[in-house]
Amino acid sequence: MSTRSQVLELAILGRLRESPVHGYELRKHLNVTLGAFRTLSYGSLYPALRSLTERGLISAAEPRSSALGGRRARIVYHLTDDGREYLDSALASAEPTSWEDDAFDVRFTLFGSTDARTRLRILEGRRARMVERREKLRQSFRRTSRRMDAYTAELARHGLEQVEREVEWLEQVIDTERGTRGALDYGSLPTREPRDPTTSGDANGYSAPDVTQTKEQL
Amino acid sequence: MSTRSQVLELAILGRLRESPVHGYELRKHLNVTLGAFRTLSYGSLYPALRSLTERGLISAAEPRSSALGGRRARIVYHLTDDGREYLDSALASAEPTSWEDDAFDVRFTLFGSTDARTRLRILEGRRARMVERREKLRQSFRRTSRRMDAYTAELARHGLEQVEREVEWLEQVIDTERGTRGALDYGSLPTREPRDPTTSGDANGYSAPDVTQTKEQL
DNA sequence: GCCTACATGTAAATAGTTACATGATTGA
DNA sequence: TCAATCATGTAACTATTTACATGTAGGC
Repeated sequence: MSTRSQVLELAILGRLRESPVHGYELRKHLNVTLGAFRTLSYGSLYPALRSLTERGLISAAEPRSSALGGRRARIVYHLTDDGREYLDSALASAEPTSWEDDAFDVRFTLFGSTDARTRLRILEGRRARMVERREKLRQSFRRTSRRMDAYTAELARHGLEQVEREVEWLEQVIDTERGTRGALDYGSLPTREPRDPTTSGDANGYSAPDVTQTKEQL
Repeated sequence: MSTRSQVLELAILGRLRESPVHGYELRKHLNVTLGAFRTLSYGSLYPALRSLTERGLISAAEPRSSALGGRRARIVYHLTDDGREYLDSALASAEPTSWEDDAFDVRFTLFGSTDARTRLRILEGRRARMVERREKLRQSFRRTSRRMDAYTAELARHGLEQVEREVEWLEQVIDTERGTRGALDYGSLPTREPRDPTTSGDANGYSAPDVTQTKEQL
């Protein structure tokens, strides 16, 4: 059982691996990267930070107020050695909880700090899960579609389609992982409708960024 | 705020409009049609049924046990007049809560009992919501994509694509709605007898699918 | 002068799940 | 006979959100 708060903890530790941050900014970051729309409330974030601090995985640094002017003192959190150790072992695991709905996104986001074999195992686990879901949907759709009214059927069809696309996406990512064996280039992933390259130019064509160096440490 | 339980209530009443059912089967039905994967637990369902009963919107009929053999007595719930009235007014509304994530699916499922104008307003509200989300994602993607590592960016790109497809789907449904003005034809899908387009406003013209009958065969 | 964004936290309320209690029937 | 499915329910627990409390700084 990957409780939501465990996933949140992982996300926090993962972000803290990059650099220390304070709560307010952490929240903004998490709202952008994960969830996309799931809004992380302070009522979840701050208790999580406290819990992690109590367990010695992170540590709070009250900064010398000055320098930035008179803003309310920000409490900057950073990973402790224990925290880094804990995070590394968490990132090396590839159990079913890693490809559960919520957890998967977080794990994927942290693939930059995950070794290639673990990445592949998680991706394959996720794919198996999605295929399973797809089959279940297909079956229940075939069995019941003529007893459904048109709207219910259309919604089911659309839901099925979304899952099918999820599987296709995973397949492409897995292929890329297998092909490149570490050097990541997602610019080569086919986009559904080739977008106008003049807009935001490099949006699709980044060559492997700093990920490689982080990964090399493993 | 469409609380989850309010959405659940709507789904229950909507299903009961078709025909009376008992709790166990209601759960199965809701697990198939909505959610697709969100598992509705008894701990949610039965309290909801009790609450609806207490408010007089549904009523529980303890069936004469006989006839079916010795199974544990099933409690069959059916809509009361008050319940039908309440449901009808709920189905006639098209407020923002109708196109919130969870609520939308339920409302869409019940489009068969919703008049054409309300359907369109809900669909357009939903589309606006999705477009808004898409724009937010695009912006935050463009702003931050070069500061992200490849995996985070790829996940964001994929998320954006899913939302784009959602918008496209809505657009198609809206077109179909506009074109047919009541008679629904979602293409190759097995549909019941096409509705008479002249009776606008009340579109629930299908004969009730019989769920209880199959049980009797056992 | 007011609103928004920055910034941290807590208490109370609410929502939701899991585990349990109970028990019959069917099929392997 | 053992597991699975049918069938209803509750109590305890866990999780999550909302509202509140507090205060600064900068732009309009």
